[in-house]
Amino acid sequence: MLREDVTEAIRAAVFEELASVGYARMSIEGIARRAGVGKTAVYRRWRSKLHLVLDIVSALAVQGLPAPDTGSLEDDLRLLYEVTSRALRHPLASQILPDLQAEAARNPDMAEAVQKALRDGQEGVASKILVAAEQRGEIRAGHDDELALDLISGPLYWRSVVIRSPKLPKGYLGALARATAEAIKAL
Amino acid sequence: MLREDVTEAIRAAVFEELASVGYARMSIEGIARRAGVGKTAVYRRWRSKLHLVLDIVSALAVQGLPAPDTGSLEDDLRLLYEVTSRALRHPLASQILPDLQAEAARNPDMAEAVQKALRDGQEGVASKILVAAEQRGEIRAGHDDELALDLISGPLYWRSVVIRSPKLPKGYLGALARATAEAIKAL
DNA sequence: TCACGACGGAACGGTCCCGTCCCACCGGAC
DNA sequence: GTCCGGTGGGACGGGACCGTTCCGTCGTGA
Repeated sequence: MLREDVTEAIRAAVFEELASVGYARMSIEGIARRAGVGKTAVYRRWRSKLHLVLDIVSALAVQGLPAPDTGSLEDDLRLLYEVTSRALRHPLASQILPDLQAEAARNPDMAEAVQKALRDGQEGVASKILVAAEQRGEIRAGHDDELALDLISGPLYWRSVVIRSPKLPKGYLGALARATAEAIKAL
Repeated sequence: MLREDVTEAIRAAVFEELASVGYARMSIEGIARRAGVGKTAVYRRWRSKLHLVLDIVSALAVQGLPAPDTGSLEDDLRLLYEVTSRALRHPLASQILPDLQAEAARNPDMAEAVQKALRDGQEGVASKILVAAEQRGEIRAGHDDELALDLISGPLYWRSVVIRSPKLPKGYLGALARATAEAIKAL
């Protein structure tokens, strides 16, 4: 019964509001205003701001990304970094991510949704890359998998989101992939 | 003329408010309430919430931490990680950090203050460790220093703040230091 | 002893948002 | 052609803060 175009307009407005003012400052009124929609239309679909955002974040998690499989750990990492780096360059992502993360530090439901989204995205791909390298015998089995995941995901996130470096120097991703592959092989 | 104990009570209240509700939701009224102080006392010292928080964050940046100097890159990193890890275990830090970071994504002044605090803290120590290792000939000169800094700081931040792992398995920091040292030597 | 200034507290008008309710409208199903 | 339900819009009482202003109190330095 609910009109799908209205629903979609609301979803889009949430993304924009999230990016421009953040979760805490975001209001239902503001979302409806930006979507060109009555508050009623929003409340008819979601009970609260939290439900609304949780629903959207959870929807993001569903998209299972294909893992690269070049036959070499370093090249797999390189490809992963290029995809991730391009995603993080979007202002939408780099504004929203730390915001959701800050909210997750306070709200267990939000934390669960964000972690699930991470696991299905970045961490999932990284994990597949690791398993492939292990089967290939390129890295040792039995090491701390979580540590390896941290080594893979940490540096680029730190650089892009924490340090907030506007753009990466040429050759950065390649050098990062090489260094990370070395680190994991040394585990 | 302003009473120092009142000023200190306000500063402490800001930390607590920041940790419990976050920057965006934090209000001057709430701070004054928690500090057991009139709003007047706050406005007499700072013009706005932003000035207040910027002042406090900037004050944090001043504390120059001593860099470890064991004569080995891996051991230096290990010590750095132990200090950092202990700091991040404090709920205060791990709640406030992502929050300030999210705010920094929207406010250039906040971004500058946070980056300065980082540079004077974590990044500063890491940088000194790198220079020492370079002089020792343990790592090559002329590589991308910023990449090395990302390799050092990224993984532990990712694990502690993003993944929000409650506690690290035994031996994690040691293995991380070893792997990171390998990665940097491979640059 | 006295004056000054910072203090906590309370109130001000104003703004924004909450969640609910009611309205007139309109498009699709029957 | 007539309903019916979602729609945008607007109004609602209530609540939280804003930043300012005014109190009466209290400590301190002259």
